[in-house]
Amino acid sequence: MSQVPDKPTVDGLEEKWSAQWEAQGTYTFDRTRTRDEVFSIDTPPPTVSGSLHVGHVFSYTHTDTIARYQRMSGREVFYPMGWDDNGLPTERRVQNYFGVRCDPGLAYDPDFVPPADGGDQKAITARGEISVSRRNFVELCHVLTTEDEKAFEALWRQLGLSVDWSMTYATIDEHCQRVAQRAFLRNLARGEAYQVEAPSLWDVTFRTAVAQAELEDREDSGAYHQITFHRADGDPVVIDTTRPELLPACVALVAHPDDERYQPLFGSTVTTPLFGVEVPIHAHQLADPEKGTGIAMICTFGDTTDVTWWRELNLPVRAVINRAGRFTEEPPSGIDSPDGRAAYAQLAGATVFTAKKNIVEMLRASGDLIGDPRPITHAVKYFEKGDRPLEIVTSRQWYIRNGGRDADLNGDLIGRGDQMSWHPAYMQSRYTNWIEGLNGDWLISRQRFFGVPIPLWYPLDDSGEPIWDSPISPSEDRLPVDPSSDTPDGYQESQRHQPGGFVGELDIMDTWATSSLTPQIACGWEEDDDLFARTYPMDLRPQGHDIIRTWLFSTVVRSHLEADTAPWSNCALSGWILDPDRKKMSKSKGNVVTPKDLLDRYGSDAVRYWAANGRPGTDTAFDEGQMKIGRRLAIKILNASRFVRNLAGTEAADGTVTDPLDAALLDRLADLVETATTAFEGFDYARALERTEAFFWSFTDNYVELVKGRAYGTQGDDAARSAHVTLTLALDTLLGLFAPFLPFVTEEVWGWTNETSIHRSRWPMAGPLRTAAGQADQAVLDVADEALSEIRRAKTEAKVSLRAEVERATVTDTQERLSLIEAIAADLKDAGKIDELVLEIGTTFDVDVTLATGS
RNA sequence: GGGCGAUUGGCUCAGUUGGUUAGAGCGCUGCCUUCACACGGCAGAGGUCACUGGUUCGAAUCCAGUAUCGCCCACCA
Repeated sequence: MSQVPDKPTVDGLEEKWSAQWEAQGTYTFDRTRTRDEVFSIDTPPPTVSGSLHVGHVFSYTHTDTIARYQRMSGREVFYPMGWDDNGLPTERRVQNYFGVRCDPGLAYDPDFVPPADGGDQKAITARGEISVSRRNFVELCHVLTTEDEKAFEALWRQLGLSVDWSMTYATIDEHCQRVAQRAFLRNLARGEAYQVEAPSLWDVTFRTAVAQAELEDREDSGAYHQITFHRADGDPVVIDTTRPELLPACVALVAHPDDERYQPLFGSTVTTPLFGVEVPIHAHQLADPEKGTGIAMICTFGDTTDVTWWRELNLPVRAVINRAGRFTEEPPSGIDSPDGRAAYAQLAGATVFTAKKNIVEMLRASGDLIGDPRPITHAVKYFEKGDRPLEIVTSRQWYIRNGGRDADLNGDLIGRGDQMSWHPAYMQSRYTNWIEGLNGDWLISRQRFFGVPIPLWYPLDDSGEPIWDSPISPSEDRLPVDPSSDTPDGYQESQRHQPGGFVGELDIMDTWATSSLTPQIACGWEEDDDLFARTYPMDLRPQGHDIIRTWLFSTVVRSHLEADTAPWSNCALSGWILDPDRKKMSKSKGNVVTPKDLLDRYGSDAVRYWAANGRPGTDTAFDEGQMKIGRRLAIKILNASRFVRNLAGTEAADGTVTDPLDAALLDRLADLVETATTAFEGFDYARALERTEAFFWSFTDNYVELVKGRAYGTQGDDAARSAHVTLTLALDTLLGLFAPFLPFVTEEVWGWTNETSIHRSRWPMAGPLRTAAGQADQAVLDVADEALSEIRRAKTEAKVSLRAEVERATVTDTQERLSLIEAIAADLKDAGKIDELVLEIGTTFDVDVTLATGS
């Protein structure tokens, strides 16, 4: 406890109190509390391969206000923090920074030393890339991300997040890998994870399969090419395509069954131009008579519709594009003629771009291209992190069932949405819509090198071919394993790659396959049963609305499959930070302001104030003006508190309220407490702040001004005491209500008169305030405010100081309201410096002010 | 094309079961060196609540439609 300072300041409070909180363990989770006493939060782990930006500050502040409210409400808050260092962003960063490449075929080198020239691009270019094993690569990741994590933690501490910093995890650490692998093995054992060889969307840059949830459409320029196929009798059949280069992959033509133009052709065949391959003409309802010429060529594979046709019409595969996005060296089956093979030779090894150019030239020369290509722009599927259009490649991939191919599971998962409260509620429709629109299971295998390995091996038959259908699982106590360096039970390492031996699965899991398990990771699933029982299912998942289809949904899938429960009872979706010009703020646009700078400039409370003004789920403009206001509020709290504490002393709290104005204030304050509590229970922190702030300004501007004189003793000791009690109760209450938003300044003020933290104090309750207020009539506050305002206006219009003496003020009003004025007449006279206050019965409210001469 | 939001003074936004002259802050104007606060205070001007119809005694609020903007999804021959 410290003295009330003469000249309080908001500067330096962050350092002072974050150190204090750390030292006193203010936010340490007490794991002896029972589940119903705990409020557990599934914090989003920020990606550590970037830097934090104001959007993070925004949404993490929202969660922190909830956490602080819950803590003050008596719940023990389980509020861990994770770091996401799994996935492509980190992989690329580690590669570039250290000049290394992950080669899962290499054995772990325990003596490996991180390259000393990390970060020195010139030196790295000179020496060339070093290949390292997966485990060594992960270690390098930790080297690099540890520094970032420290910086992140420092920023979060400066912002005042009430996280228990003894509980952190990183998504590539051993614990997370173990959880991810264990969950996968359980999915496998229950038949929820399966592998299949099938066409799937493929990114040729990253050379990996990608999942539906990671797609995005981009507008691309393309061109329609009208191409002639030939019937046996020589008649042409003309198709339109934007991908003429896939002509050698053509396996059929297709038109709508009702399309009279093509009905005569169904069942017949045509030959492809250039390649002379005979292909059938089929009918299928997905063919659109309105598109192009109404008849399309089916290729393996140009788009997902091709895959559907291929599957449903039982067509052969003539794949031409390999995993690197180039045309295969050998022509696909069916191209047997010398001319066809010669034509294909023009494409072999080419990129899609070159192949398209070549084939157009050839078609033009053969006369099979009608007219010129007609340029269009159309939407093309991309991997959200990629920069080349996705291709479709046939490969063996692992999936987890997510309701994309199973109506019952689909319905169950939609139903899980009803078991959670959504904030705001309308966000649930995005969840439901996404599940309804799924068109396949969750593809979790990635042909990348950095990440959590799929924990399986495959036996090799006598000829050395993997027996894919009989994967070898490790026992759970061995996890995490890296099948490329660990040996399966029952085998010797020398049997790797040997006939009759084994081979390790090379694929890793999708990063969401790990982050979908954050509740299991944070709560200690299968590793700390005691903690798990006290924290899971969790109470709150806060996250951005843009990742409902990925993080939110996949987490529900895992909890549904593993625990037959929803992972949380609430999810709160935060909005975006927008530029002043209403565009989403992004780093690429170079308009991101660093959070550290803002925190240093305005103070953490001020930045939090700005953030907390953003309604749940609502996009909010980045507005430094709001931070200035937040700073002003913090300073006002400091000064008003100092004034009240000095005026009212500290021994007043147990006194009695006798004055009607005091009673009215406390009664209205009780209303505020109820409003703020209700708002917080509904996760509407912004409303709680808005109402509290409005009350506070009225409190300082009107109430404090009105009772100032009485508190100084102008109306006697008893009257003064009532004011002291009320001022103290009101201030303590307001500090409590502000504490979730402005943790630093409220703690500072609290510390003047308390030994323990305000953040472990009890959230204000309406009951005691009502008791103290007794029989209160809030209307006296209103008439007092109005009358005081009129007197101020008179002085302002007369261009005199508000301290100017008033010789006589005549208040005209109804009898009823005049009796209220009568009750607070002495306070009004004090506050307005009124010598004589006259009350006159009338019909409308009016105040006539006669200023004292000479003032 | 489907779904979900949004549209309130120059700017950023409140407005929770429909109820007297629509609120706040910023900005703007004026005043006050006020003994908690000049990193301040007091007051003022400023709005056909996107548009059109409907329900109602009464609509920013409910219903229908229109427009504009945003997000999600679908479409990709």
